Order: sequence, then structure tokens, then C-alpha cells
Amino acid sequence: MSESAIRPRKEFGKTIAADITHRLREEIIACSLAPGEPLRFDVLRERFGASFTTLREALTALAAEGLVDAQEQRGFRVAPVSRQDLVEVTDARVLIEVELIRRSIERGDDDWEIAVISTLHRLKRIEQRHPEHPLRDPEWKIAHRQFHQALVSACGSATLLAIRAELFDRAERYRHLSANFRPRPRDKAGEHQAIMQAAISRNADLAVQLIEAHIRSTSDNVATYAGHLLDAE
Amino acid sequence: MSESAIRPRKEFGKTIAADITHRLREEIIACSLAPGEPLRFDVLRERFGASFTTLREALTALAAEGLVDAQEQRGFRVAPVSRQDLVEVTDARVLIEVELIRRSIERGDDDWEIAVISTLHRLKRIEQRHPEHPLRDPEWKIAHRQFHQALVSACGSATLLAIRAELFDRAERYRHLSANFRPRPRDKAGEHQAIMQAAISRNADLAVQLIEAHIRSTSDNVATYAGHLLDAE
DNA sequence: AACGGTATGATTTTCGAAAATATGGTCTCT
DNA sequence: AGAGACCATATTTTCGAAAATCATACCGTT
Repeated sequence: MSESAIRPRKEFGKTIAADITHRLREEIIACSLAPGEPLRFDVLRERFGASFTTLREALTALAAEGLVDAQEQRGFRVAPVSRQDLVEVTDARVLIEVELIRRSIERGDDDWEIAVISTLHRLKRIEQRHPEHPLRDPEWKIAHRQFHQALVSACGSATLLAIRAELFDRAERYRHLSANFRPRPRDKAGEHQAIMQAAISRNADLAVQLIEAHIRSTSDNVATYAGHLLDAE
Repeated sequence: MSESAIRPRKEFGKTIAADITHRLREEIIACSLAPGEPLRFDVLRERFGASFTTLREALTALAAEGLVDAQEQRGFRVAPVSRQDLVEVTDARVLIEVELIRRSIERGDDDWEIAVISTLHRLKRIEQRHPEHPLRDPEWKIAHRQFHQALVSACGSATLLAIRAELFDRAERYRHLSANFRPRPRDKAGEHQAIMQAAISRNADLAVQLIEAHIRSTSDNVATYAGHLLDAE
């Protein structure tokens, strides 16, 4: 399997291209490169200090992930956002995440339980220390990602995990998009706690129900608070 | 090579990189580039008549699709095959294809019905003309792909269709792997006919059941007739 | 013989120049 | 004015040389 090829996320500094891919992905997800924004080589070259071809390789990889839009002979741009795309990403996430939660609850061993519990614990600690808006805190972002990753980590399918990871990234971009307009975060801490408990007590039906609600309510929130951005494209 | 010089420059897509990506994908799926085989630039350069960086871009794209394995600093190779990977691809295909069939049956309009019927008709015509082993006939391959594509085309999610297409490609490589060892093709024609009828008559439960059986029996066939190749890795 | 270091050749990775293509403006003709 | 042709500029895409890295064989020491 080529898992490491699909997500070179953690491996810094091996090749420049992989590093640039990683940094570009982060900036696109965080919307510091705005949706639809053209990605011109002169600009990228200055910003990332790499040559044409290296940048091109990174952009090609991100295009395959759906974060970049390649317009042949007319360069690249950050993938645009839309209500339709948000709906598709949300639906696909529910379909896959629900299945993976079931499999993880079915197959998870002691190490899986420990991973779920400890990643949630870290997430809650960070939320206690920084009670302000969490999505702007990179530490919270990482912990949040790791908790959800831990939940499905025992599913046994690297293939589906890779697909899930791509969809998670695309969804996180939408969360960032709405973060600046949302008045106050809803009680995610309680939701995460409930999901953890359902998973650990092997209550698959409940866990599935909670995860689906979690994903859909996040998506609804985005549509509510960033709706004006989704139509403007 | 003289062939690449004669070949029109824009067979698929306008850029050379996109063209190479396409040709490489075809060769990997058809196993004319064997699983696990190292992809050295000297060889590829001669074979495809493109430069290092163009080839690199193509290989990076295919790595994101799971057909190529990128080993940082040590080049690329065709993604290896294994029983585990076959199981994962099969499971993921069932999960997604079943959902997409349901949605297509729910939402498909007249054009969808026409597409399903006509792609199946073409497939059957080809099978009549060439009664020998179909997987070696590129015409059959294309028609087969288009029939299955038509079945899910009305699902309404470009996101899920893209994921489905990747999984279909990965599965087709396994089918090719076993094609040389399978004594005689089973009656796929009948299966396709039944699936079409279930879909057109909007019998979602039946269509889903037939599709799942279709996918799994193909996978079982591969495991049976190409098992020795899967363990050898 | 076993081990570790190192020189050497093979291969990948990166770079900026050069070619190919798109974009935008100007001119001409109807 | 509007449409089309044409040129100049901006931008992307491709190329092969050069740098970086890996694999291997060799050598000396223990």
C-alpha cells in the first residue's frame, strides 16, 4: 500500500516537494490562501522559496486531494468553495466516518481505547487553558484532529482512512471559513465527551448517531455563518 | 522513440504531464507495468519521451491515486499488490458503490435510464462480436467501465464519484492480474443484465444486492486465480 | 571473518533558462 | 460601435544540466 505517499503530512524535510505540499495544504485549509485565489508561480516562488517544477509537483498533489483546482494551460488556483461542495463533503464524510466508527468499535483493542481517551483528555485540557475561540488556536486544531483520528484508527482499512483524511481536510477548510463570523462556539466539548463514552462502552448505534449529528451540525453552522461567502463565488 | 514523436501532442488533455499521467495510469492498471516494479527515470524518459520533471509530476499525481508508491529520496515504484489491499479496495468499493446506486436510482431521470441501457447494449454487442476472453479486449474494458459509470452517474455527488473512480481503477488492476490465470470468464453478461433491470425498474434493494455480489465475486475470483501473485510480494 | 568507514557510481531531486501558450490591447475594416 | 486579426506582454509548461542523495564495493583495522 502507498499510504505514506497519499499523506506525507508528518514527514518534514525529506524532499522539498513534500515539505511544500505540506505547507501549502496547511495554508489552504486555514484559508490564509483564500478559496478561488489564483496561485501564480512568481508569487509562490517568492513565498516558499522553491523552483517552478517543485511547486508544480506540490500543486499537482494537492489537486488530486481536491484542495487545488488545476486549469490546464491556465495555471492553478485554490479550490473554490460552494454550498454544493459543502453538502457533498458533508454527505461523504457521514457515509465514511459512520462506517469507520462502527468498524473501530467492533475491532478496537486496549490501545485504541487508550488513544481515544488520551486524545480527548488533551483536547479538553487545551480548551480549559484557552477558553477563547478554539479554531484559531493551532494547538486545539491538532488535538481536535487527533481525537477524531483516534476514534476511527482501529477500523483496519488504510484505504478508507486515507479517503477519510482527505474529506476531513476539505471540511476543516469550511470550518475555518465560518470561524471568523460565528459569534461563539457551541458546546463541542460535551459532544466529544459523549462520543468518547459511546465508543468506549461499545455502543455502536449511539456513537454513530452522535457522530452524524456532530458532522451535520458543524456543516449547518458553516452554512449559516459563512453562507454569504459560499454564494459569492 | 518514434512512436512518441508521431503521437499527437494532445491525446488526453492539453499538457504533456496530463497525457503522461493518463498513459502511465493505463499501463499500471493493465499490469503492463508490474506491481512493485521500480519506475526509474531513465527508463520512463526513454519510454514516454518526457523530461524528469514532467514525469515526476505524473508520478506524484498517480501516487495520490494509490497506483504508485512514492518512496522519498528513493524514487517511485508501481504500487504493490497484496491480499490485504485487495480486501480493502473491495470493501471500500462495496460501501461507496452501494450508496451511489441507491442515490442514482432515487434521482435518475430519463437521460440516466437511456445511458444505462445504451452502455449495456454496447457492452453486450462487443461480447457477441468477441466471444473470447473479454478483459484482454480494450474495447470491452472501456464499455464495461462506461456501463458501471452510467449506473452511478445520477448520484449527484462529484466528490463521491471521484472516489469511486479511483477505487474502480485500483480494482481493475487486480482483475487484470488474474485474467491471465482464470480458465474461463464467468457469466458477467447475465449479471450486468440483471443489474440494469433492477436499476431501471427502480428496485433499489435488489440492485444493491446484485452489485455487492458482483463486486465481491469478482474479488473472490481474483483471490482464487491470482492468489500466488498476492503472496509473493 | 566481522566491522566500520569511505570512495565511487548510479539515481533521484532541484533548479533556472527556454519554449509554449494564454491574455490583453491596438488597429483595421465593415 | 462591433467583430476580427494581429502584436506585445504575462504566465505557464517543459527541458536538460547540476546538486543532492542513495547504494555498493572496497579497504584497512580489530
